[in-house]
Amino acid sequence: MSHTLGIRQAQKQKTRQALLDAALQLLEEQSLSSLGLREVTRAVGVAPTAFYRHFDSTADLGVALVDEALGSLHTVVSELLTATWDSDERIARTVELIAAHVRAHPAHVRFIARERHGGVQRVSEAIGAQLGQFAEEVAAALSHDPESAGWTREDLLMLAGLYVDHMVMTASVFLTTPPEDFARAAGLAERQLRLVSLGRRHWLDVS
Amino acid sequence: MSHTLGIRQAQKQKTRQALLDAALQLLEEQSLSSLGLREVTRAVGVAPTAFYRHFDSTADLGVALVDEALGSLHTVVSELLTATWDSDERIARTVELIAAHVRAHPAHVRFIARERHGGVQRVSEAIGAQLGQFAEEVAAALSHDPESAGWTREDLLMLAGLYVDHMVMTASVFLTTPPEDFARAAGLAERQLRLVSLGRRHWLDVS
DNA sequence: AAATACGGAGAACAGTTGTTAACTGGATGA
DNA sequence: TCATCCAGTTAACAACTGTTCTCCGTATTT
Repeated sequence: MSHTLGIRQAQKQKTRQALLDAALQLLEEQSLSSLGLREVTRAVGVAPTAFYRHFDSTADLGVALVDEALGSLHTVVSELLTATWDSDERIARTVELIAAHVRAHPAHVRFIARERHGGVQRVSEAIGAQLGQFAEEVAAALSHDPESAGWTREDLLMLAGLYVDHMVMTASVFLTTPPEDFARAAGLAERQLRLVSLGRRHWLDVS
Repeated sequence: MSHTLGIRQAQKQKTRQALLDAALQLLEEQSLSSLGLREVTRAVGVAPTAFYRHFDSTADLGVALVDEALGSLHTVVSELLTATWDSDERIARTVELIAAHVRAHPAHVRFIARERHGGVQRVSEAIGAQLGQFAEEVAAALSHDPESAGWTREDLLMLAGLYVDHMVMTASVFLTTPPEDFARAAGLAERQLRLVSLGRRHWLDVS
């Protein structure tokens, strides 16, 4: 359906991606609200005015980065949802997947963690919306699990939110953990997940 | 022990506090890494150079803000630790205390949530260190609870970390929740805490 | 082959930034 | 009372910012 796009549009997308990449790198040591458009174009080696051919503002670029970063995360979440929940091996595998994702895309993870509560409204809203959607997908997957029998939709969403928040939290912990402590951090995350799973298993117990 | 400090030091502390207050207000709509020193002095109505009499840089000011913000939070945590954990009324009271704190100091809460993973290293490190200390205090309090019999120190810290992270998370949720949805948000946080408490209660069960 | 569309360059603008140096005037301590 | 201290001021600096307008060269379309 998509014929090979002309050399013109190709070049455009190429510089656009270069701008996104440069911005992502610059954002490793600062927040989006202090990122200047000239700073980005300088890093790419392009005139400042060229920026406007692709984005209205750095906030606009930020929203594009959200899509890019959470798009790749979406892949990870989908993988996790294809399998049954709650066994210990499953938990270990989940944490391992998160760690692998952080290793593969550290800048993306840092960007999401940083701008989730950051100073640019449109961007933090975009992140919140996408994470909320993740939670809904997780809740939907959870509802197909036999262990979720008797759960209200509200409670399923509550649990899903806990899982999503824990995922982001764990990813950001991995970011600031030196490699020699990776195992310790992974073990911690696994035990936390195990505790939540225990709570889930006894959620409907009569007190 | 502290004699009434001279009118000179008094004035100094007064402007220093004015700088902190102005900065905190400006930070409601941006991140610390984009906060300019002139911006702050302008808001206070003082010459830009006066800034240097109090702080080396805006990063320095940020660290001072961390102490101020987490100092007031320390009060809240202490209150929570004076009582036994885990009963449903206790959970409700905990969430209510968090909500009250957010109502009383919204700017402080926003600052902590925003800069916890923010672009100024010294500040995010300071926040991380203080939250880690909170977790240790919580773990110490938990260890005095009969329900913690048989728990390793490592597992207690794991649980305490979960509680602290959930507290920060809940506070930041309250920040972005319109007043009419306060009850819903509170109910959600309570159910999450209840699930964690259930997991805690069954942590040592034989599987 | 000619006309158009368009990504990018260049120059200029008014306004901002952090930092320096030398200065002022009132509180402080002998 | 007089010399000292020091929080805050004034002025100036080079460097930087976002944005506008005008222009260029080439891929695209007719």
